[in-house]
Amino acid sequence: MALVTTDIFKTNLIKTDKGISLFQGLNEDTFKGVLEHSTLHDYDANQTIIQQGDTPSNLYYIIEGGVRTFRANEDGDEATIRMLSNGDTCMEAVIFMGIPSPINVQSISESRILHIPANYVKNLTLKDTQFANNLLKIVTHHYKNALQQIDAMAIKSPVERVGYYFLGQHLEQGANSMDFELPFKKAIIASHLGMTPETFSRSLSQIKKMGIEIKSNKIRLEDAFALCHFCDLDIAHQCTVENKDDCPNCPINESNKF
Amino acid sequence: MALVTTDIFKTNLIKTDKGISLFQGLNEDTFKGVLEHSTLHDYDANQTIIQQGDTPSNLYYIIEGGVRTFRANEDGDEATIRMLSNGDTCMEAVIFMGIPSPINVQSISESRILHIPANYVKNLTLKDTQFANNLLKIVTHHYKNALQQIDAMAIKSPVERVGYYFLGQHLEQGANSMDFELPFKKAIIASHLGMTPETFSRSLSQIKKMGIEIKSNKIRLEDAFALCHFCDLDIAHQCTVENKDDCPNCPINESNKF
DNA sequence: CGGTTCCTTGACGCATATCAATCTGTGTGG
DNA sequence: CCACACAGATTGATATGCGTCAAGGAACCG
Repeated sequence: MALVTTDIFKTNLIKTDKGISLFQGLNEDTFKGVLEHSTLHDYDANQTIIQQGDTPSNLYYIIEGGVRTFRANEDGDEATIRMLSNGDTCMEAVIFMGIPSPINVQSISESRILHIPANYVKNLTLKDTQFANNLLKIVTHHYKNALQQIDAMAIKSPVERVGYYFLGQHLEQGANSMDFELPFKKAIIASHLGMTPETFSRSLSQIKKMGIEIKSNKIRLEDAFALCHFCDLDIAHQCTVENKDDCPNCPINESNKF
Repeated sequence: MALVTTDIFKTNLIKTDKGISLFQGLNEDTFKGVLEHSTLHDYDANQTIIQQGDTPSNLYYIIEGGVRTFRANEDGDEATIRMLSNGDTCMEAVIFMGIPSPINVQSISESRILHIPANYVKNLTLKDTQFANNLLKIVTHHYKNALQQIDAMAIKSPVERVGYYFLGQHLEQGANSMDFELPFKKAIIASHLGMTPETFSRSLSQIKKMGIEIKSNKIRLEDAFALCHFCDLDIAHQCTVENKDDCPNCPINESNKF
């Protein structure tokens, strides 16, 4: 546990949960109030932070490190829901469910995490509409991702799921670069995509044949539209590739309709 | 389209979205304001209300009828996300995503639906913390269901998914009755559970061997704990069976640990 | 009745999980 | 600097569970 100051956020506040910040638009005093009631904790890799069934007593803000949320059954099978890194938050939704945590939270690398007490968050939500609206945006964002995960597992093949994930990473890491990296271990990504590491690996071999170079966790596209075959309306909307109109597969490009 | 009065809600306000109401705790004037800005619409069965890619312009409140939300791909494959009936709402989350709708909404029977303009909802959320908190509760509730759906498809067998769904329905329709009904057509439930109607049907044959009678859409349990084998921590928490402590499988019953 | 929609049952093939072996990279200690 | 250990990733062989396709039955409604 360590002293919490606003300094910690000097860098992190810029990139928070893919553009959506818990603290966005809050006045200075409110923000300081949050920090004063929070505590900082360090975790080793592979530590359990929250177990299914635990009472959710904090909202977690990842200052630095890697964390995943997942569900497990008695047999030890696991379904990875989210993988988080710097600036992401978790348990924001669970706090408002009013039930024991339906998910596990586990560090996947050394991590420094801010614990914000759940009660403080709930009270603030009742007093501060800006904060309530920030939470609403974050939760709906997670919900959207959950919907995509559901439809991926229900109606997409493993190769399509991997391609879709790649496309998302590609856009997130800079749509105009031909290179991006896998930010997590392959086995964890595989679990997130609802397949075994073996199937993930075999899907990679397929993808390689489609103009995509894969060396360890480094991916290089041989041409700008190599992944566009995996695009859908959701992701097309967030696509920021410069010459988007030339895309042969873009679902929002009129010329590709029907 | 028809005149909207508070009369419509005299009955419905009691049962709204499984205990969580959009209008809960709102003062009379706010509630009336919502209704004054809303319009009432009637739909036949199998009409499209919203398509993937549409701009979400309303929040929908099901006065009467049945509706489903689902995602589809170009090939016509579908993943059913939610099935709604009287008192349920949809698009509450999508409105706050700030993107084209990631889901389709379709009536599955004749329905009367209240359209509440998205802009009005968004403005109200910024002015009224009670309303914002109601929305937050509803969205987190949907998110929880989405998480369960993900883990069901990732780590449960078809039979387990059906059993889990049955258990949920059993509790929802009165935990102390031995009888309950399937509130939707089997093909739709199958899609919601990520399987084909054929597999759903074969799963039913399995379930019948486990002390559960199935006649058309009527289910009868031969003993009170027949479905407990499918229980988990999530659902155990909402279990209201009288002699719960006697349950041989209850995961929150200490004697069953390990 | 006859027609339609929904559900069930059967036969079959394929895709993905499983199990097992090998390979690759990385860090550690001699 | 090499040898070794270990984790992660890949590859291969096999089996099986679910989807697919096709036919038959059941319930509902005119």
